[in-house]
Amino acid sequence: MSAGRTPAPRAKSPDKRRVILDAAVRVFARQGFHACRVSDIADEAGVAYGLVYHYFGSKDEVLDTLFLERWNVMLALIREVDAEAIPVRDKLRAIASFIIDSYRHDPDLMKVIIVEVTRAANSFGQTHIGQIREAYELIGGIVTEAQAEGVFKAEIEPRFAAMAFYGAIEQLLTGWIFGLLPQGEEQFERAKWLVVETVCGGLEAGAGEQPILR
Amino acid sequence: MSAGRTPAPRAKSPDKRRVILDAAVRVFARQGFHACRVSDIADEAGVAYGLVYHYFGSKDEVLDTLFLERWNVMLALIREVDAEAIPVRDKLRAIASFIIDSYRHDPDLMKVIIVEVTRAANSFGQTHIGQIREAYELIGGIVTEAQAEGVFKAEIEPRFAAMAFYGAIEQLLTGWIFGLLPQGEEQFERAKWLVVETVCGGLEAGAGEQPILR
DNA sequence: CGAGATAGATTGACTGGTCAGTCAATGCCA
DNA sequence: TGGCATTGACTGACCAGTCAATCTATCTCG
Repeated sequence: MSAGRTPAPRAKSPDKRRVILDAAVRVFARQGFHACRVSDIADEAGVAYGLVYHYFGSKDEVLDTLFLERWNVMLALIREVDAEAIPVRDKLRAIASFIIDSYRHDPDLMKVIIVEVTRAANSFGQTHIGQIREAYELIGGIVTEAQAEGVFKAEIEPRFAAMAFYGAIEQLLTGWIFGLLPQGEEQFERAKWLVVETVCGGLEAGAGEQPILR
Repeated sequence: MSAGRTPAPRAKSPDKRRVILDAAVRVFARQGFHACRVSDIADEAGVAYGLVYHYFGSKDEVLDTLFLERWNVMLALIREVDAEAIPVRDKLRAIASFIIDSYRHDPDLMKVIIVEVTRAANSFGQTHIGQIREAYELIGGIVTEAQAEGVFKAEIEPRFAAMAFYGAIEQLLTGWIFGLLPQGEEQFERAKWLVVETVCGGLEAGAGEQPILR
């Protein structure tokens, strides 16, 4: 629960707390939270075992910190996007882009967040259920709005649509994480396009191509 | 137990093995695989600790068995559906229905399969990657086929579409598992419809309503 | 029919190893 | 010199898996 100590600009070596967090990402991604030992994190970070406990109250707290750090950035992004006066498609594209870019930028961190938190119904998922729900609700809100404007079909429950949208994205990341889908700059861009296109326009070939632009 | 004498009392005992597996589903769903003890399974099943090891080589093997039992049924269903000469939408609907009905029939088992295997990139997911991939590939095949027939847009990579489709379904189950979405007969039926409608037809309101019957 | 034999089913105490978390000692900078 | 940073050996708890003993249902054969 520590509000996080203010990182005093100790002239010394780089912020050890940060070093530990970054090392933890690598270790958690490589071995999984349960399968790794706190000593693995310390070794990876090049610090003594005890230092991990100087900065964090427990092994759990390390993961909690990693998750919240990133998830809050995403929530802020979604809120920001939501507030803009742009077409729904663009909003959803922005969200999909953010998540996919997050993976592109730091696949290990996203792997950890998804595998150990977002989908861990019995451990951290339960702990952070509030934050997770928040994201779904924000997306659901975007869908609701689009329905009110007549851009999206009214008969689809927004919460369900939000889950389907988010689930599709997470599953793409999962495909990359599991090595089931090819990765690469081009693939990531295609994926952004695909997920928005599929969810918004559907897989079916229109009788005529979409007259609706954007 | 029920009847004392059974028609063909094979040297095998009543189904203690089954009793253990069913108990394990409940325990894994309630506490999670890592957080539960083998003794919890034995207690839940009402048998001695050692009996679990009489029927299974390890704690892992219990989960492996549960996963494979169910996953193979699903793979068989998908193959069967794939072989039928029906519209793609019906094929996808059949698959979505099967998965959702599986959850409706035994939510604990589906929770365990999804949370502990299908999404566990560092443990069981890796072990069963072959089986998991098989499902995605079969679905991808259905998409490819539909594209060849001109029913689905050709520009969407089938494997990506398959992941998005499957991911959407799994996320709905996740929503139920986490208690984020309302459950109930009606909800399950709506979900089946929604996921197929969304993925096939998209969220956008068509210029004209779907000529394709649902 | 029944004593003894056989084999699988069942029991639960016990062991060996693992690890998260503690803490007293030491290092380092202002 | 005071105080935070850092170290790493140590401990207490926990638990998967083992195993020798016991139980139970058949089967064998006199």
